[in-house]
Amino acid sequence: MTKEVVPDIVIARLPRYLQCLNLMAKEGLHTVSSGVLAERLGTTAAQIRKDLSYFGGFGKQGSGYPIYSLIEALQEILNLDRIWQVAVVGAGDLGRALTRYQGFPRRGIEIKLLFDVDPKLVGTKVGPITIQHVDYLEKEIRHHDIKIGVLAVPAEYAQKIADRMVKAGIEGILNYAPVSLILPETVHAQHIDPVLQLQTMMYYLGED
Amino acid sequence: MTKEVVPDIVIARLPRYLQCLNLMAKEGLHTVSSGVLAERLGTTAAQIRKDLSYFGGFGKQGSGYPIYSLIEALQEILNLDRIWQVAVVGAGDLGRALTRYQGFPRRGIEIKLLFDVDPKLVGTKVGPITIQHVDYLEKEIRHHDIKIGVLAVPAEYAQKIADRMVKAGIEGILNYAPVSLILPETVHAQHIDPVLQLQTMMYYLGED
DNA sequence: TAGATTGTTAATCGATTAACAATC
DNA sequence: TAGATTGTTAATCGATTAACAATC
Repeated sequence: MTKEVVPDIVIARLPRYLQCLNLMAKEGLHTVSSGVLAERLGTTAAQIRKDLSYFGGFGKQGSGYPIYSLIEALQEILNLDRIWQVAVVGAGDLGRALTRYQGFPRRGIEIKLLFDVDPKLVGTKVGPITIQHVDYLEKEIRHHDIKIGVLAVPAEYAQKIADRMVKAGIEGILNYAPVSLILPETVHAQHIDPVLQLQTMMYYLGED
Repeated sequence: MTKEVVPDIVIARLPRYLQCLNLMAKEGLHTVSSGVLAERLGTTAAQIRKDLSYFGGFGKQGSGYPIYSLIEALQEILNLDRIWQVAVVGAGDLGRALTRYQGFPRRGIEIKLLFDVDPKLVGTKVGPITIQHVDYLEKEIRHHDIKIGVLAVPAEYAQKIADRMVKAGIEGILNYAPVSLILPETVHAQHIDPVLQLQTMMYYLGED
């Protein structure tokens, strides 16, 4: 029983499919074909059918995919059928904006811990969360058994904090700091850097 | 004279090379081999050499790449040898955090305009920028000849604002709203959605 | 039934990797 | 010179697309 491996790039597309399907459900649709879904997502019907087929046959010939049950299937595949708790390190503008971001609780993500080094910030609240000193990072992450960390610290501290997160049991890191982290292969990392994305665009906007 | 097309994915990697090279320059290094650079970036030497070779031969056999001149070359390739002005729409937590973000001016990105619909916000300042009413979006973008827009509005308004940006002459959009935008092929878009990135991770973290 | 659309296979396309002659 | 490392070509690998039988 050799389980076929699903390419990373396929996994990365599933949340987008899910997002679009949720929107369509909200619009009152019940069924969608791969062609219509593809158009809304700016991709191709063949790709959507191929991607979904890694996990099973969710559609019906002639009519397409039932939106509700496909949403449920994708949520289960992505392990979204539960609440994930997250620890944020860095309570500057960005860390605070993330902690307040409504899109997280709405989609099953709960920011449970928020850390900073600045004694002026420690003890103050961001929404319902009290900022704790970063010295307690390991203890608190272990105590709450948190698996996902968000790095919102300056570049020069990012690697150190990431190392500490990993030692504390973190298995996934969302990195907002403008540096490439060196991490064990067992840890899953995602990098968000608006500057890198803008610089990519600037290449194409050059002909002015 | 058929100019070879450089794959998008190569372009997307160049800013990361540049970021790493800048860090190395700061550390006092003068020269770096593709192998060392690859290790720092978590990629392979062959890929770095191949990527750079699309644009010319920047290295020297035996010693590697001179860091300074490679930085300069990459900056020129990516059109970073000038200041890019940007308009941000949406002055909520996120829009304000982006407007204050130090990483932008440091790397040649100047947030010039900031818009919102909320009359309580219009007229107030975020750093040196005064929030303007979104009604003036077209007029101001045209007046300053701005080519890059950042979307930091709720999902339901994102497509409409994007359409207005495009009509006003915007050619690149950095989209923080959790929706897939439908845009003309001439417009370059980048999507930042932390929820989608976290959901991708959750697939791999599932075995708990 | 006839039309539509899936799931899947095979063909194509493109990107990554390996290997090595050239050369600093 | 000998060792190191580039730039490039060819081989490999993987992902996308096209096509179509199956079937709702």
